[in-house]
Amino acid sequence: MAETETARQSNAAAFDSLEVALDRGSPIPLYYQLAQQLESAIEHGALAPGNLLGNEVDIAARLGLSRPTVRQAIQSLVDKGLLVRRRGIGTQVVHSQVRRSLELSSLYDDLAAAGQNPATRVLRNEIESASPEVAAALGIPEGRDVIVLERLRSTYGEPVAHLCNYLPASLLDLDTERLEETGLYRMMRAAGITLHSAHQTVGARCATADEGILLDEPEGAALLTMCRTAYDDTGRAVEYGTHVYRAARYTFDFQLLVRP
Amino acid sequence: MAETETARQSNAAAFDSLEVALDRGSPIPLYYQLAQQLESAIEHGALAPGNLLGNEVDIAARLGLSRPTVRQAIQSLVDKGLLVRRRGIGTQVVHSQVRRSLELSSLYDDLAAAGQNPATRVLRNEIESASPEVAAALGIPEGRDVIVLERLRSTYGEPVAHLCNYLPASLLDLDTERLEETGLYRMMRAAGITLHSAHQTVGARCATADEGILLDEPEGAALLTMCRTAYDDTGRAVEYGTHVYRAARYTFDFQLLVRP
DNA sequence: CAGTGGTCTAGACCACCGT
DNA sequence: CGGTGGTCTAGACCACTGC
Repeated sequence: MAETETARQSNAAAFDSLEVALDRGSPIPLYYQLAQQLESAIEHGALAPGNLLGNEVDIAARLGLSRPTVRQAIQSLVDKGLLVRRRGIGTQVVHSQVRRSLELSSLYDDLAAAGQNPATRVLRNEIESASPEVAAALGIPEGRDVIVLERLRSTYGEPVAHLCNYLPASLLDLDTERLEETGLYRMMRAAGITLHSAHQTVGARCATADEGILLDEPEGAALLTMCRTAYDDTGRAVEYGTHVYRAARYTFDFQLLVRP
Repeated sequence: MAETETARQSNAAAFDSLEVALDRGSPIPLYYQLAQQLESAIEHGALAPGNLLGNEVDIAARLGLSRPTVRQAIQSLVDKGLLVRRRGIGTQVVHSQVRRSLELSSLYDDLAAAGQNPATRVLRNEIESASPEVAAALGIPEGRDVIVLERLRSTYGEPVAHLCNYLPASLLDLDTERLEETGLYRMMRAAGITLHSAHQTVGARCATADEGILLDEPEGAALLTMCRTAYDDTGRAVEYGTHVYRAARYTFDFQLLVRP
């Protein structure tokens, strides 16, 4: 009995002793401030896996917030997979392993994944008429001008991937120099293009002779391929790309959350 | 001016003429009923891409709901990528292409993707001591009993993938016959295990001689590999698997949503 | 300026869980 | 049974957009 008491106390204390500082003058929404502080508490271990959070009504009262606001904060962490709610039980911090790279595989993966020492060489940056394949992927008329971008990405001086991308020429100007320093998506974002969604297909095949030379692999080596179309806020296709990765130096790594 | 009027009308009419039937007696939440009917209206084309939804206050009034309830319904569709909200503008249906297989790549992919005519042959279904690799992946002590499952999945009589899975032996019993008829995840779900998240790594490599025989590919052919650990509600690892796919017959296909 | 979504409040009742 | 999250209401003010 005493043990149960202690256990429960340690659970409750975990959150009770947590100091949450809300700034009502800040333009940052209250629910977001709370969510951020909870998240960092979980990351720093102040809230340990399995800990109960205490009921929402109490939290709201303690912080001087309404219950819906507290719920909104908690819900955002549930959506991220950090918390689990159970009816009649309470809200718990999810156990250990799950929360490493919890972000869903993002469009910036290429950059982040190679983020140790990435370098890009632009092999080609021209305007061309859209081929049938490209026109279909981008949903534009055949023959329309598109930017054709061909890049070789390396880390530590060793080639990792060959990237070939197509963008409607009307969208933006691509400066080759800046492209070698930053990623394509960063430049698109800077140009006011807000990405909304993308469709990807990942497969494998053997290297052709040319690819072998470019990527420093023997002909017939296994390569990882990725084909992607990215869409705008409004649903317009804004980018189509076919990427080829050296299997020995690259893998796709991602986290899946099961929708309840 | 008249044209503007017509355009606005056609946008507004799209939703206004939509019949939404809410059943307050149903155990299904009102926001969920509304979300479902909006979603099917979008799928059936009753709500066309780019259509404005009309403001939330009006919708709430027309349906006899409160605004937060309507917001909850709309928000769930925004999260799915079907709708886009813009401050000061309104809520729009996302343009065309984006909404085909909008569900995020799920754990049931193997089954669904091969869902045309899938067959499974169980090559092995035994209990074994966990190897260091398996123990580390599942977060259990080395030597603990685990179920080792080896399966060959085919479609139309042709092999597609070789699946090797490990599960803590304490979790459930796996009947070989049922495994040949249904998927592993379905059986786990039926046993009361609720999946929460998973971590996957996708790569490529060349086939070994043994794999070539099993999968009916020449030695050295490109294969797609996938390595996955799946976690419980509580964060316990409940499954670890290494899968090998014939590159010519399988690709990973998924949709990404960019978090705002 | 008027209209939109974004945020927030202070209540309420219900369904589910453990005891 | 009491406690929990799940849902719902009827307001309110603000920030941003377009005119």
